[in-house]
Amino acid sequence: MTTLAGRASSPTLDEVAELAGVSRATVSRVVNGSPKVRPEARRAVEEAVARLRYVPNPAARSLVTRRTDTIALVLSESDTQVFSDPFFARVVRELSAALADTEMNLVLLAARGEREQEKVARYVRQGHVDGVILMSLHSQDTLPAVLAEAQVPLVLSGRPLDGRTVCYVDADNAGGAREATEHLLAGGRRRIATVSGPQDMIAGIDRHAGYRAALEAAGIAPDADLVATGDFTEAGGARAMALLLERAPDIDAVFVASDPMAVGALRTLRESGRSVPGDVAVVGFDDAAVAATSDPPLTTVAQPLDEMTRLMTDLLLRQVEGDAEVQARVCPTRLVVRASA
Amino acid sequence: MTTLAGRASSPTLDEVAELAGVSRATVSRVVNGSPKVRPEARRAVEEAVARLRYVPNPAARSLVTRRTDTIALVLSESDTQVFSDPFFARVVRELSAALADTEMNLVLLAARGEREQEKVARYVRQGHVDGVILMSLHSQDTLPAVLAEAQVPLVLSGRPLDGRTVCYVDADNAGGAREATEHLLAGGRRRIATVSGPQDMIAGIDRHAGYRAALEAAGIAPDADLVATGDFTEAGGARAMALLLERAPDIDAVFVASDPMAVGALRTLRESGRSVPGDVAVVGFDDAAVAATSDPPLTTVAQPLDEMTRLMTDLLLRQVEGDAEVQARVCPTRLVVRASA
DNA sequence: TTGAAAGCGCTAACAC
DNA sequence: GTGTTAGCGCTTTCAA
Repeated sequence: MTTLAGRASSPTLDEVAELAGVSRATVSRVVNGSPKVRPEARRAVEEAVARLRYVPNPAARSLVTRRTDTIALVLSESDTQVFSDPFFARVVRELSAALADTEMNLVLLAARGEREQEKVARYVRQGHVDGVILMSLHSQDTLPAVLAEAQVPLVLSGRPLDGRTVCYVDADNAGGAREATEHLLAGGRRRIATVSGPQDMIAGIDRHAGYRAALEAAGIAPDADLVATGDFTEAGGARAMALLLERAPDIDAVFVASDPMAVGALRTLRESGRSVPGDVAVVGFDDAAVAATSDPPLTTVAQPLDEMTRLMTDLLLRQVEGDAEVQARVCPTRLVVRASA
Repeated sequence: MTTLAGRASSPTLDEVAELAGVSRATVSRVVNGSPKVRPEARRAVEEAVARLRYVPNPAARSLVTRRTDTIALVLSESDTQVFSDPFFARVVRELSAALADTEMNLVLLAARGEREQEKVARYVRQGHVDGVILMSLHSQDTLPAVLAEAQVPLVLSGRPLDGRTVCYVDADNAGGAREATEHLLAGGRRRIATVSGPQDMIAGIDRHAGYRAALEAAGIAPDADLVATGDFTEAGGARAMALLLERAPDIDAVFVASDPMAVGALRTLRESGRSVPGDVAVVGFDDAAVAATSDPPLTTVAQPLDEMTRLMTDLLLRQVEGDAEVQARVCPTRLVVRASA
């Protein structure tokens, strides 16, 4: 009588309960995996659920539980085409993997430009998700502050540029870059150029700092001719490398500050017919595209991206569970030397 | 008394109502922009909302409205690294833009592999979103069928491979490819090679069909040596082009079936030192990376991606509004010749 | 134009 | 182990 034929009005707990001959509460227990249900009752409920194709209504559920079982990965950028960066593809993959056998769902929110960032902020503040992993790319981004102030469980991917005390996970980019550069120095090189990353992104800044620190420790004065900056993309790396070859023909070795830039830089090197006596050293997330390149000898220092994403989800879920202690902890991660030419 | 100090328990409609000295219903009307509210009352409510930093609880709201004001873009892939394809970046951008001044939110759901696809299917079936735009990439994908059967408002990006009668939006890939090839034929070319796309993806299939149709219409017999298949990536395009140059040194002109492949193919061409007498013609989404290339002469045939995404959102929102008529409509879109060398 | 009241579908005490 | 009951915060008739 009450069924609107045709309409896809999905069945409720009560209907399942009636069909199974038990109460709403028992159905709820079965659906939520409570152990305190008699096997027979459980079976009856399960059968009714299957027959009715019952699916719990998440709105009703989260109205009372105050949870959504969903976290968001927010990609906040001002305008650039960062979405097609292979690094993000990897992060998404690793995050999905980390949540695979959890009840947690992952949604991606793209926030490019001010309007979209506001929309995303509203979405999050409304409580659509239990927590946020935020990749904020440039220093001018306001989303980290907005979300932090909104008291949403939050983990930043990458150290915040403004020293804010929020939870974050980052690789030891400076240490890794230094390590890579030291490797080149150990090979006897002195004219070590660098394809650096953008200096308004923390990874770019830190990696460049590591490069400089290694040189300084070796008593080598910085030389502006040996520094070219790319935007972390393949094309940017190619352009930067071309610039370096033109400006400083006596380059000894090269330190490149990201995988895609390395792909571009190595290609420029090959195409130019030139070569450098030493290796090319790369710090990045260990993209297959770089690992596949073997033409010029290559040293890579890789972020443990799987560990990092696992750490991020751990920290976020702990906050979601109400563990406020974790709120202000910082969680650096060491880089790992992967291969050496 | 009832306020848990410390806890960020957000204010409710009742609290706003009390502070504003009106009833819950009036607050609701103001929040939802109903015109039937006296200006004074409205002002009082707005002030209270601001003071309390009130944000409506979406769970409570959608429990009664049966809407979530959110749609999902689902990226369904078996395993490949499609997430870093610049094409998706563009689609996401255009979709966000299309929804920018709507109340609708957009979330991205990554479904790679069977387990994630099931998780996404459950998420959608539970009613977390009002509708889905689905990019299903390969023919084996089961998600289109699952979601279609779940009665969720659905628009497919790209014609379904199995002729299912679901709503979709696609470009006229066959027509565009044919047009591009005919352009090469009109230039007097007869040995026209092709860097084709994967033959388990509808865009790959259709574009290849268009190429073949053009040749056939010109009375040219197909030659397997002139066909190399890539995976729609830059690297794949480069490899395919190398293969073509090796197998058929007498190539006249080349038709490439996607932008990233064109970037790769053109690079291979340049690096090889070889050139083809005619142009390279590309059909794709008009990536800036291709448009920027001017070394070998280039003809591009582009999908109107902004129109297509707008059409997708229109069709989806119409379904969400309950316009069932649209359910089975198919919505082809013509390709547009952009430039000619 | 406004308020009172009924529920949306679910979970979680609490009593049995 | 199971059922009863009381809300979660909101929208929406229906009267006033």
